[in-house]
Amino acid sequence: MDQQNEKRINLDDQPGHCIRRLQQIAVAIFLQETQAYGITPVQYAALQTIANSPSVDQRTLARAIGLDTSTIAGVVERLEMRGLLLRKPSPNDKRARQLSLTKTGHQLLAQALPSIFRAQTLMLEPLSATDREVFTRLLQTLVIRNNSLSRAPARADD
Amino acid sequence: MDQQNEKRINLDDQPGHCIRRLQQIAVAIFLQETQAYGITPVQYAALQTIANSPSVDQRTLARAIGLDTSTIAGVVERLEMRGLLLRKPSPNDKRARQLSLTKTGHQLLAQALPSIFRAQTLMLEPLSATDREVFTRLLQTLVIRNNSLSRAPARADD
DNA sequence: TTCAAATCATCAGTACACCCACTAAAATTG
DNA sequence: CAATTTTAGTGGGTGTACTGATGATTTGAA
Repeated sequence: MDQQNEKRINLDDQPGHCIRRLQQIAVAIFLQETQAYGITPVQYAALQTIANSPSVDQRTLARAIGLDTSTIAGVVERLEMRGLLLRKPSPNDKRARQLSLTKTGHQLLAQALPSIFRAQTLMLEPLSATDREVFTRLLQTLVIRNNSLSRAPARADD
Repeated sequence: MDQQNEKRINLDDQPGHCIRRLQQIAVAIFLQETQAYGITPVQYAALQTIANSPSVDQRTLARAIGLDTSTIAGVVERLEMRGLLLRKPSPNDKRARQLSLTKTGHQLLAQALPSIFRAQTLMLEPLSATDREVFTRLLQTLVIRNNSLSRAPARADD
């Protein structure tokens, strides 16, 4: 009765829905390419960030990859349990923990990198070379300009 | 010692990382705009799909929005508990449950739609009108062409 | 300098999002 | 038409990702 009052809206035309789908696809490709190493996209982001700036604390790490501190706690805990990173108390600040990669962590990151780069390439494969550049540029613009609207805005190592 | 062997890789240059960040942002904007209605992007996708094709079963719904059947179970359960949808046994197939929106469900969807459309607009706001169209087109291309690589590929109402 | 505010981290609660294993029912095949 | 296979749904386990509350420490301002 009220059925025909509703316009038939196609989800595939809504950017929000497409972004969610693309994220699912990106994760699937990442996991497929890196399955030999058993890491997730977020775990990789954490490992890479710690490799870039050893002795970071969890809060700074969280901000660098755009996560809140509750989420990073779990990520770090799993990586620590696997022996990929160390969490030692900061000498300056008794609240903070300094994060650094173990030898195993460094090795795993180095070994996984080619697969990770291959995953990045695969995600954009359906586009032409020009379109890949355009898409990447627009994607970065959206992330940077919308960053403050995120619930856990990313921040530089402040 | 092996520190300098590692190139300092910037996550922000990797599409996978940017896609994850954009998804976080898209969710944040959606929740912010629709907070009066208390629905999530996935819940909206479910409600809209059921409105479009009443009496769908859970599996078809899951495929339509690109989710696993385990995931849709939780989504549907929460919507049912809130009285937004009905789950009644199919007369043809004793395994399946037919989903349909309640009156409240129809009303909530109708009321929330303006906020949802506003959220979609806000996500792309940083781009020029031309860039918005380009981005949307490339986004759809990536989702469609990569669909099979997804762990829960979307399918038409087959 | 003491006391309030900000900061680092954790925990409980909610919601996706997947996999695998399982039950029950339906469809297919020999 | 009986045996196999496929399909619909659930439940357990893992991993993001958020909010809001709490505890411990540090910092800053009266």
